[in-house]
Amino acid sequence: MGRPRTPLLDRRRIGAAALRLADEKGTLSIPALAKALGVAPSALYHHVSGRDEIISLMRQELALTTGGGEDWSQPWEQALESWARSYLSTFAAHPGAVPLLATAPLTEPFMHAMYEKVAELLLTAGFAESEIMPLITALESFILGSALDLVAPPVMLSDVARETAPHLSAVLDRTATGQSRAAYAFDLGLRALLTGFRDLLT
Amino acid sequence: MGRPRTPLLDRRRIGAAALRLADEKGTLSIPALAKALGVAPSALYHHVSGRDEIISLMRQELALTTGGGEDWSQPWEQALESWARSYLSTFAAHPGAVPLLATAPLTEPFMHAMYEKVAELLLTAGFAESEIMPLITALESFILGSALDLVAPPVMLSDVARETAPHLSAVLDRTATGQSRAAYAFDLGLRALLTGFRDLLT
DNA sequence: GTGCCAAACTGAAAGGCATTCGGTTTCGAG
DNA sequence: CTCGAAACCGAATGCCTTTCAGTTTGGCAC
Repeated sequence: MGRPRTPLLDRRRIGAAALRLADEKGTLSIPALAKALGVAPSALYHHVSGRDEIISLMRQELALTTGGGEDWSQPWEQALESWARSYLSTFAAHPGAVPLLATAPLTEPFMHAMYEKVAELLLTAGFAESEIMPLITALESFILGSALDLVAPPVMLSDVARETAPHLSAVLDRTATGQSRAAYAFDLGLRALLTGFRDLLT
Repeated sequence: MGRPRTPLLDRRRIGAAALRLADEKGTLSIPALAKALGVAPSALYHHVSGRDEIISLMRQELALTTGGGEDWSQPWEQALESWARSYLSTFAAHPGAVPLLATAPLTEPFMHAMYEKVAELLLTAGFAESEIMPLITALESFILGSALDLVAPPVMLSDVARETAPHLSAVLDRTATGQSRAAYAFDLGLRALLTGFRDLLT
């Protein structure tokens, strides 16, 4: 008992373990996290102020482990598209954690570098300064909503509803199920958004 | 004590009170909900199976109190746009409840009537059957993400970050603050999405 | 009208969670 | 070497969700 000879915890380890845990179990609790780290629950409070800060650390971990492989020298449409795709992939790689991460979105300082890159990209592309943040926000909202959709249970139509909703039935019969359903919706929406953005330049 | 002469609770009242409570306080707890209904916490379990079902009732209440005022005879672009706007308004009218409602999206049976209308609209407009659900899903993801953005704290740039992110700084200075910021982003994104959808028809 | 089961609520209690606090050992600066 | 601060543990607090036994009442069968 007492202080260990070498520290068992630091913020980085806490964030990584929390992300792993939430990803696997779908929820995050301090006792479970402490057990995963081989530590008493109260020990965590020497490194973070509370549960919310742990969730923030999860976002930082996400940004650290998956960010940065972008090629910003491409034409703006391709750069923006691949940014959006890798952004979604980051969420998709941690399905159980998405509900946790999505409800208190990404206003943290370490997002600044990413925003800076995108802002520069869109400025160079010729968009008006006043509409660049709205563009980024709109795209980010779409990505976040798609991430939630990705981890949501599929739409199921009961047999009785089938009779009162003929058009919906027909349409659902032509719709892919499982993971590709959400992925195709993201594809279609992303292309549509980019088409709409391009229109703003003319 | 004992059974009251006239029932104090039913599912409708529970959903309405839960929505009002979550909207005002930003969180939902069974004791608080029971107190608002003038009842002991355990009484709720005679009408619902647990907390999750209460949240489902909140969604039903939302659909009941705000749905249905759409004019589906307009041209498809206007009909779709006004559907999307009223969908977002529904969330915006209950900001405190959005995080609760958004994380387990709207796969419930009572959404079928709405989907049916939109599916019919897009079929008539000439979209391929196989891309109609993806279109609806993409639009819905954008709406849901925008609703979350609407209730999120605004992006704040610290003074130190200002020096390392010149483009972002410039862009943020030209961006509205407060509620209009999210609303304008939604406007821009919605128009862009519709432009992209229109492109699919040609 | 009477009997009786099911429905609607209360109160208490179990079990879990986030957080705080006092105690113990160890590190490291001076 | 001293001593304050750091890193952990264990216990305790107060909240939450959910369950269960107990009490009264409504309504249906007869």
